[in-house]
Amino acid sequence: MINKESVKIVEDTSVMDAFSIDCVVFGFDNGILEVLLVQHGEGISEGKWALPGGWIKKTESADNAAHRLLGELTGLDNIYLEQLKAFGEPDRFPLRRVITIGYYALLKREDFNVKAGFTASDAKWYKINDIPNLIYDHNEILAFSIKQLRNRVRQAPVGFNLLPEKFTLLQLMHLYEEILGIEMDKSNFRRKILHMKLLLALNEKQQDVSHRAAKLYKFDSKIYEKLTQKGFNFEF
Amino acid sequence: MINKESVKIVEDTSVMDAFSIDCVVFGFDNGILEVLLVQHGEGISEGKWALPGGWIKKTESADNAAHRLLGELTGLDNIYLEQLKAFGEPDRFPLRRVITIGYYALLKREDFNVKAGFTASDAKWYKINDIPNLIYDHNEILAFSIKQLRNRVRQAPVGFNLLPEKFTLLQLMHLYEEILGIEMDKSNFRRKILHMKLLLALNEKQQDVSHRAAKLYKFDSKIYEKLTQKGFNFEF
DNA sequence: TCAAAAGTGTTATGATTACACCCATGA
DNA sequence: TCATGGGTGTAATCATAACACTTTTGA
Repeated sequence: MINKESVKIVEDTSVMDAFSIDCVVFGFDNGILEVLLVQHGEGISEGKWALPGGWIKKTESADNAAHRLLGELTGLDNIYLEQLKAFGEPDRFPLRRVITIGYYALLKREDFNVKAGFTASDAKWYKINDIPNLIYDHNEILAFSIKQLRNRVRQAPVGFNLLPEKFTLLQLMHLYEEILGIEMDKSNFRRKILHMKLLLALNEKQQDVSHRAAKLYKFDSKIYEKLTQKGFNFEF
Repeated sequence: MINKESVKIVEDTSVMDAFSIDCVVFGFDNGILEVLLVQHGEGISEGKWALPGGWIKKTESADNAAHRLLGELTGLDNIYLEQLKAFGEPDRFPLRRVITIGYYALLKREDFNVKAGFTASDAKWYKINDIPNLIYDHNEILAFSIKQLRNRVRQAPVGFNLLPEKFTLLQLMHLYEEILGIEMDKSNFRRKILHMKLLLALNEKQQDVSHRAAKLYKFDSKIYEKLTQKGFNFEF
């Protein structure tokens, strides 16, 4: 009883509806860690807030799908992205069985402000401690992503993806404080981070600040490569 | 052109063929870290070695599917299991698009030897450094699982799942040495692990060893709970 | 001259490393 | 008695935490 038509339907359905991507996009602005949420415009969850996401195309990998979807949302194409895991509760999606692959992304707010804005008209940044009720299991995915970010940030210098190219040591410290939810000692942080020799000191200072201008640093990925080879960690 | 029949096919196909589970099962025997592989008995990859796995049923979560599949293979129902991530390259599976969710499991070899054996007739333990070519992307999944295990073992006491209930400090140290691929100092390991107060010293000693019998310890999960609350780590 | 952040220095404490050494036991 | 692993002790070094303090700069 299977004709060509039904076989075609089989393929489309299994590809288009069965796997989805959901993405937790982190940004860091004014010392605050935020997440980019979108408002659902159609269907049963109209008006509710959700993680940005979409369907995986038949010919693309999950990673590529996540990059594509984020590109469509933000206009950026070199976003730092890592898979969290698959979320596969049978009833997580009300209409049918959909397994979603969660990702988290780290982006520089300055880049986002330049590139997006008009494309992402239904998107809004929410403070990490001020997240509304999200559709489906998106609150769970978000909670998992924060746990994961806290872990990763202490093992590898992924946090740099949230900062501008050039940053001060105090900005970096505030980033760690905000992500990990702890307070740090300026002097000790300085000694520790400089001792790692992961930062490139620039011959530049902050401009237009109403206090003593701080030296600017830059994250040197070549130095990082060398350090990851022989293993290191970022405990604070 | 869609009749009932084709809709039914749609559902079955999307559920039964689209998501799979693959599991890296670790065991620790005689100081050697091993992985349980199975031989494919049918289809195009007959005779080749593979990670144990299978399909997710429509009504079960991914985690449950992994537990069920491992139960069928080993006869054990309380195996320590963690999801690795989803593997979603479009061409990873030759016949059609299948996204697999990778898991890793840690089990006590003594339990396995008692319970399995006859059910797992096509299964074989392979040393970590002696893995054959596996089907599809299973070598990649395996490599990822080892990376993940090395990470996890330094953050949480998951390694205990590979040891017998009662173990000596040296056995525990050898487990870490084998997983992390490093050499450790007996005396320093002792001080460090005992200082964590994670182990319960038993009033028992090894039996039937041809050297001075060592004190046996046991991992106390109640103490672990307390420690995870306030955060700790296992760096060596 | 004051606030605000940049940046330096100091000291006590504890962890880590690299050892040397003695102990108990079965073969 | 010897090999094998069990178990203790120690001294040098290094990292960390908690401070106090000085510097620079715009408002």
